[in-house]
Amino acid sequence: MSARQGKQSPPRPTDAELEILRALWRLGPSSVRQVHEVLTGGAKQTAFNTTLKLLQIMYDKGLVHRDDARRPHVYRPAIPEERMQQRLVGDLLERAFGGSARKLVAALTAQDIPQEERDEIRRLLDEEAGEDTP
Amino acid sequence: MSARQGKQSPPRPTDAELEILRALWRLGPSSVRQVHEVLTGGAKQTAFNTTLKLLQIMYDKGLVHRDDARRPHVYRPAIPEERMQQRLVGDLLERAFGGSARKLVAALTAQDIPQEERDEIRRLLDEEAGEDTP
DNA sequence: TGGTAAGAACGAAACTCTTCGTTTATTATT
DNA sequence: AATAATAAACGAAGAGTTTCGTTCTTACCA
Repeated sequence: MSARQGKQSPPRPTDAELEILRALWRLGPSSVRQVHEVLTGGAKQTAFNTTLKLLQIMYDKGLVHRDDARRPHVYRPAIPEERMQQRLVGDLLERAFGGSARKLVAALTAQDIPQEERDEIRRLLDEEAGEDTP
Repeated sequence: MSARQGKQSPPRPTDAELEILRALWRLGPSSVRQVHEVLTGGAKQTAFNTTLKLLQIMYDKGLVHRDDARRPHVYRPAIPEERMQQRLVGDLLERAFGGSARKLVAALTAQDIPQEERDEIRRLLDEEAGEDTP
């Protein structure tokens, strides 16, 4: 039997778990095999059982939901991608930047980001600012 | 004897390690005791030996440097705060956002950030954009 | 319906992380 | 110099992560 997963706030996913979540967000509800195929499509080279075990652990943690009525069990993310991304950013914001969003953006702009995307981001922030002051 | 630490690129610090690094960036070169005092000043309640062990491991990993000529050994961060922050953001950018800085900013603006800081960030980006096109 | 193939569960190995007790070494004090 | 105090090293326990081989279950089909 598996441990409980009654948490309404699943924990931060590990690196391997996040990779699986990303596959699930992209694919939608999927079997272990489908997820595994996608993962091994990249550089990863792991056994089917590894993906299965990870998903079982993630289920225990509440990171994914599972439909075990269907025969190849169908897994799906417990929370949408955007919400998890917000959680991860908020987490890093506290852990590494002491809550300073300004410093985080400074660290972000130091990355190699195409000019077009930089413009998009500026536009995005300007629009958001405009909404607040009608 | 300790393991090698000949890496010119230390690995991503764990949560506990990052907390220690933050103390070191703030304090500058410090003894284990100084770091420990700062850590236990907060909610953390750990033994001196725990901090010592962490720092020894971080030394092995190349996350900190050490002056063991001085008697209470003096530790200091191996790389400056800003550079580590850039690394961590770049890492999250890839792992959670597939490299999309736009989505990362979207996730960031969903956080609870004071209006004043939002303005600062917008200004910061606008200035940066101005520099690129003189 | 009995055999086979696919999937799920189990268990464990190897590793990392965090913790701290115990032991050894070094410095300071009488 | 002897003793006390402080620091460093050692080692190990307990939890968590990632890996996969082995076994059990279920569905399919000839």
